[in-house]
Amino acid sequence: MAESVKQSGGVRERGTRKPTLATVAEAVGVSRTTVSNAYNRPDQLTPELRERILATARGLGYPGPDPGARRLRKGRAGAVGVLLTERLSYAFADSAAVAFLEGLARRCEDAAEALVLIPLGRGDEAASVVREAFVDAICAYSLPDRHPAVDAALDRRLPVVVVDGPRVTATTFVGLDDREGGRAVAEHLAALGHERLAVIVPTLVFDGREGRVDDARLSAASYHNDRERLAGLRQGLEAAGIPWQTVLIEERSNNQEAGAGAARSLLTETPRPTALVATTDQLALGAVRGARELGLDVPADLSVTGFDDIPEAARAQPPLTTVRQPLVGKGTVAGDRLFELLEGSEAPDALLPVELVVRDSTAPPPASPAPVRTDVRGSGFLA
Amino acid sequence: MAESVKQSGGVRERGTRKPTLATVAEAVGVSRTTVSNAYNRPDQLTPELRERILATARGLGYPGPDPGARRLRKGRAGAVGVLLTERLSYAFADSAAVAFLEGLARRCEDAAEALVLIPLGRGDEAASVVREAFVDAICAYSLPDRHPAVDAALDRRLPVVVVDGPRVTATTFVGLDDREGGRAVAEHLAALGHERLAVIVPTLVFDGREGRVDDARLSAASYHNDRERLAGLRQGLEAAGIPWQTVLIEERSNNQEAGAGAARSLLTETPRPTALVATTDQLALGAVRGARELGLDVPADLSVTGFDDIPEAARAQPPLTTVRQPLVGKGTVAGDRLFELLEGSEAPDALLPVELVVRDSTAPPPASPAPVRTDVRGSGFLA
DNA sequence: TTGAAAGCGCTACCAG
DNA sequence: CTGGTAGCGCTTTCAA
Repeated sequence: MAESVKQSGGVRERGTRKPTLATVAEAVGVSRTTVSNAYNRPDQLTPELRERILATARGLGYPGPDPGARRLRKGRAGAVGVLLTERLSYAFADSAAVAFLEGLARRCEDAAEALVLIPLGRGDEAASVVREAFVDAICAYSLPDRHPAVDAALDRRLPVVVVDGPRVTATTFVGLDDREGGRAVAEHLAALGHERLAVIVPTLVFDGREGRVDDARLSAASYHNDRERLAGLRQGLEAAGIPWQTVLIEERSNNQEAGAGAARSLLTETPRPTALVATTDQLALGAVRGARELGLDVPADLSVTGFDDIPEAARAQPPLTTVRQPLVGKGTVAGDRLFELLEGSEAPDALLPVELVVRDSTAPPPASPAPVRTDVRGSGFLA
Repeated sequence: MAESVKQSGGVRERGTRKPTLATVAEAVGVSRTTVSNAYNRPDQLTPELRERILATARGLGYPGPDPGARRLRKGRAGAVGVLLTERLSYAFADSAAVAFLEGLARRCEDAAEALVLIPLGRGDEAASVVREAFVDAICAYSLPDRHPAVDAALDRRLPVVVVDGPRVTATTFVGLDDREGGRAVAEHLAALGHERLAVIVPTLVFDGREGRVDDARLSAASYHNDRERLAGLRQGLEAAGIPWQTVLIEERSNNQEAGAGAARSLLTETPRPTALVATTDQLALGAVRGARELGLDVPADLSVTGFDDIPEAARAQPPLTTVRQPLVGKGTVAGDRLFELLEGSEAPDALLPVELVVRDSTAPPPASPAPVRTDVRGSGFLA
């Protein structure tokens, strides 16, 4: 082993082509098949011959069968692809996506398949990169409706598992009972006595707009699970006698700073909401900070709820009331489905359960609303 | 697009083989070359012909050139592989690894190359999976010395970038000035007046042993950066007149619970250490909790330091004094080197700077040591 | 502008 | 146990 390491750092012998199975076969004086067998079916030849072949191969600097060629021949890539957000790198900054990957990776290890992270460029690129990815199946994670990458995968006749969205026929769907989650939040807040609520949602439509959301925009939302969460929320609220029209909705990028900004905007409305429902924990965590900047105490002056139960939610101050979803579990189930599809067995859709986790960020509304500090802007946010 | 989606969900026409370039060529009545050109070199044929070819292909359900075949022909995989820990899924539970991946992913997107996560089984498997991975280059992240996967990659003559360790000739190294980091911690603590220190290190050798570490074990440590951090610490301590022999070292798995256990063990020694140096933030965060369980206040009764500056370090209570390393930056630099290697240009080693970040987990040692509660065990840890 | 020929490097099959 | 043959599906000369 040590020699080959040194070798590979050295100069490749001038003029010599990269050795292949044929090179080795010729050197040993056997056929290509036999050399192939030496690597892949040791029981098909005598140990001596095998050893002789392997030794010659080593001497020639033959690195073993070329994976590309073998895979072409076998018709299997030995890898599954995963489609994340537009910018692959964003996914790693998102706890929920990372947890999902952890689960998916677990199944890939079990199956000894590699996991290919496919970077999705914007627009047409997105489809072409999927067309060129060397994978046996595709897992699409939380993509907006009508994303061309999903169609591209389907065009290639690859088995596709869609997680969270979009819902597309001819794919296996793995998602959550988002609607139930929304409903649970509504019931919890209504039971505490809240009547004036506001909602913070992540980017609904990719047109760069942020701010207040009306019904039209809501129904044009690109993400399946956003629509579901909101629909559940509305159902629950209306069941409790709180008209949906009284609920303000603010749309922001899905990060904490944006969540804080949304809170600042919503909390200066009159009458001020007594509860902020964020449909992601990131936004909720930011909202708590935003409220604090305005001098409001959570939960005494304001209740805040999240969605997802990312690890940070439990550790936050105060610990966040949120809707737990099986983050890692979603990944393992997606992996299960992927490999079922690959084996040709049934891969039914999976709707994973959610659960309201009541922590300390929610409480009954204050008897009389606290005043809001007006001397703060977002500046000190990261301190 | 819509039709093809429906199609692919339907039954594949019985007996019909999967269409290839040749199928389409025959149907249109042109050569395979021309069909290939229709996809890859639109300028090589008339728009009309191209459109006719593409239309026929669509009609036949031809999904475009097969990536596997194209790649074999071109000799490029269009992907770089990354080797993480034994269990791929563990990596996603480790903030430092995730941040590294974020950086690496960023460069892969820029280059429009896929990122292949290669699951490393134990033992021989580790090498074989590397031998079979279809990638153009390999990035090995924080692997122990003499890991067979690195040799396997080198045997395949793939360009290799090693991050953190092991240091192997014929590879490009991207790492940190770990030694300087260790030294900085030592100086900081010595300057505060600490004299009795203990150290908590992650798994040094994979033999399942935990607990007190002697010099022999220390020098047998498998990870390059652990050795460096400790060497720097020793240097700094000795320069401050604190003999290395007085320093207790405890080895544990790299997670918070284990860190708490290490702290419980170390803090019941007599004389009790006034400062705990952990060589990872995970261990340090756990150590703080462990100390607290014993009724000790950090930093009043005990100082604790970490290493890495993962995001949680700043958010912890108290915020952790630690050595910051450019987590994401390490990933982008590794990516830069990888693509430089792929282009055949120079890819020099990179030693990234570290920086001591003093927060609130360190303070001068207490005038008189507080008593330790003896009625607690690790049970309530996760509460 | 188009096409025929020649592989990329490998493994499945079947005969010996 | 060994070897010849026949591709996997594509792209790249080079000639027409």
